[in-house]
Amino acid sequence: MIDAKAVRANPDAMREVVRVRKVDPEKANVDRWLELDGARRELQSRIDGLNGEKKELAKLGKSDPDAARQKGQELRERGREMEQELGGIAAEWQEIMDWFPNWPHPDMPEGMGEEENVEEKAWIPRQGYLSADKLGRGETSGEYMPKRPVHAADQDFKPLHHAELGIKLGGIDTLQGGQVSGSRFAYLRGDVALMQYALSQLLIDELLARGYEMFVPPLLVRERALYGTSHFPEGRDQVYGIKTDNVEEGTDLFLVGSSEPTNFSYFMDRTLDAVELPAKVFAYTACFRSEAGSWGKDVKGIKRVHQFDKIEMNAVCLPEQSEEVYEEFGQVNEWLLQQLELPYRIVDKCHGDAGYLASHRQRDLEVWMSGSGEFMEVMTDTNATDYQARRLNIRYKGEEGRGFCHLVNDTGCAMGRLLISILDNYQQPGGVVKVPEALQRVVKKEQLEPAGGK
RNA sequence: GGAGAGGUGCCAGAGUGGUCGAAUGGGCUGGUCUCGAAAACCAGUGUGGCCGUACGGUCACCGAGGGUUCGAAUCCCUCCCUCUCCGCCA
Repeated sequence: MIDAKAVRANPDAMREVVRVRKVDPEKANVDRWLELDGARRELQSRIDGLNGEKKELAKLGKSDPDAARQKGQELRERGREMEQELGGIAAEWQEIMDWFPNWPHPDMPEGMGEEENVEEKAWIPRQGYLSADKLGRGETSGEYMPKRPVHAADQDFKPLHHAELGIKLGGIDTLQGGQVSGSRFAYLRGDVALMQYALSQLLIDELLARGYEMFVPPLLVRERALYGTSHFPEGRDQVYGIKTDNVEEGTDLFLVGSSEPTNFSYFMDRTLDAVELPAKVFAYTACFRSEAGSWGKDVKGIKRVHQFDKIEMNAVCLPEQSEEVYEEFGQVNEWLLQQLELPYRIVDKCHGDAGYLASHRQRDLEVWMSGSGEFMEVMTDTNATDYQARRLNIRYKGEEGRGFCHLVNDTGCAMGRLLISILDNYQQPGGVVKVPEALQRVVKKEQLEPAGGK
């Protein structure tokens, strides 16, 4: 949610943001909102005046109740009518506000879609960063990325899709997952499952060393939490709702698609002491997504599934800290990918592709799948400034003043997709997969081999 | 799931129909006193909306939402949450 005063002061700016962020102008209807806003304020001040009269009358009533009675009844009736009218106006006013996107960062690239995202960096194991002239819009860096699996000693073989590798290794079973839970569910087994454990340990150790606090949050949340981070209303179709016939009535619960809503909601309706900020936390949780609207897309393997594990990094900070935290999260992302020696690029998302309404600035980290020759998004770093904090009512108070906190979120490690990245980039002839050095300590193997022999 | 007790300001805690945005105590801030500190004393100390350049004014808020009433923190209804005992359970 943005500050109503700011829209009132500059409606043209909001019209422009709605346009470039490609928000449905019927939903984020600035003109209608301005009408409602005027009506709302006018009506509110009339109600305030009437309440003042009622107050005076109430004082009179204690000495002479009879005299106050008739006038009072009349005022009450008028007040009720006005309040009812206000209720309707305020509801629509809020409904439109809910679709106003956050103000974009002045440097957010202009553009209507992913082909206009701007490449910030690209990194290749043993080579380092690509020079700036090899970066650009869209997928400019792609042609400079490795054409064969980067960690294969012998490159003369036909690389396999991660789904096939997973089957050969006996480590990914989507068939039985489908039998048990339906399509887009999978079992991870044995060393592949162990590799996920190794991934989580690698990052958790790093985050703890950096002073982040670990959370184990609730995964079933009320609507407020998802509304608060702006996953509702816009992403409502991505979320599993739980029928709660067996529990308290009136408590519809939703499975989180990320621990971002539940982590940030820990701070809702609180005023935090400025000296304690930034508060940087992380959680390793399951995430649930309906993937409505992407039927038929990425159906092979575990790239797009209904349930996956993820370490999420979240920070609650002061307004002047959010850009710095946004950079720091990006550094953690790069640290992990470099530890794993995976080729990747970072893209600065443009207006038309900057994710949900809360985004003020957003970057994706995409691993280069050297086996299959494509980029795959594995992490998203987002500075939501005070947009979510307003909805969740997270404030700070310090000597400098008070206000709404800024919230920054980033994928620490999306387990499934990192596993895919590893399988793809570390594959060898015959379906053998080398274990990244950084994971060998936990996996206790140098390579994984197809089940049933070498 | 059964039975009971509660939710008031930063904290503790009063308030069961009017004069209550709310006693009192603690905390915090400023002042007096002191070489300094403590103690003591004095004053101040919530959030949000609207109006105003400002001093300020005004309205709302005592878990949430409805209702009764001229008037609600106080009465009624629904919901949420917390606590105690019993049951069940990883």
